[in-house]
Amino acid sequence: MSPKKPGKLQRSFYNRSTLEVAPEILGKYIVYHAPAGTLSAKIVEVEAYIGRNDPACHAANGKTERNEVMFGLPGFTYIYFIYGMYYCLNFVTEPEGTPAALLLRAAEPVSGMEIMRKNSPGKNPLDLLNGPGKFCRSFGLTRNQNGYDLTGDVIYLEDRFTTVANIQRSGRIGIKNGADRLWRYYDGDSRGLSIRRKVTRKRRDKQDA
DNA sequence: TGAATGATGCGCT
DNA sequence: GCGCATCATTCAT
Repeated sequence: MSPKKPGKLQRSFYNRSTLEVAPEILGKYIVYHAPAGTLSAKIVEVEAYIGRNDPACHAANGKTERNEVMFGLPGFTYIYFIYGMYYCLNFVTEPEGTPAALLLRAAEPVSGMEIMRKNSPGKNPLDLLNGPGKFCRSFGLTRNQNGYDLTGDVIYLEDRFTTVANIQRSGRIGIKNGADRLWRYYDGDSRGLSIRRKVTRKRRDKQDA
């Protein structure tokens, strides 16, 4: 029963090892039926945060009111508030009782760009979703959408059989402990990633789009 | 082109 | 109080 029909990802997709889900979530589409209309985007960058042995994971020191959704069933949203002004969206993975999630760091806009621009004035299309804080701002996601069931009808992921040919890994961004783990996965061919340029060498690739 | 920093509020020791 | 899974702006080179 190979589910070769495009459609919403079911709980079984999320109910696996986080590092197994991470490369597969690239190229999937996130759909959000917001009050103002429907937004969608293609996922191009995620990071894994896994359990008690990961010092960078919010669940490393046990369950709290903030992180409790990570301890629950897979396939739910985990949205937290950071730096006094930004929200970050995660997808909960692994079986109930195992706290783990994938942080959505960047995506490419597909539809609903008018709404995104209203939420993030003055941004070019590729600058709307190229960062975890920017993604939530442009999508209009806040703590109000924390703990949503991704198998429901408001926020979900879709498989449209997009192939990601150039999957890359690196250390995670913006953390101190555990930065050596190569748990950031991204589409090396995307122009919508969260970090601009990292090459400290000379720019040889002068040509641009 | 890259490093440093200010904004701004919540969670946890 | 301090640190934080960020971002935009300012400053240095």
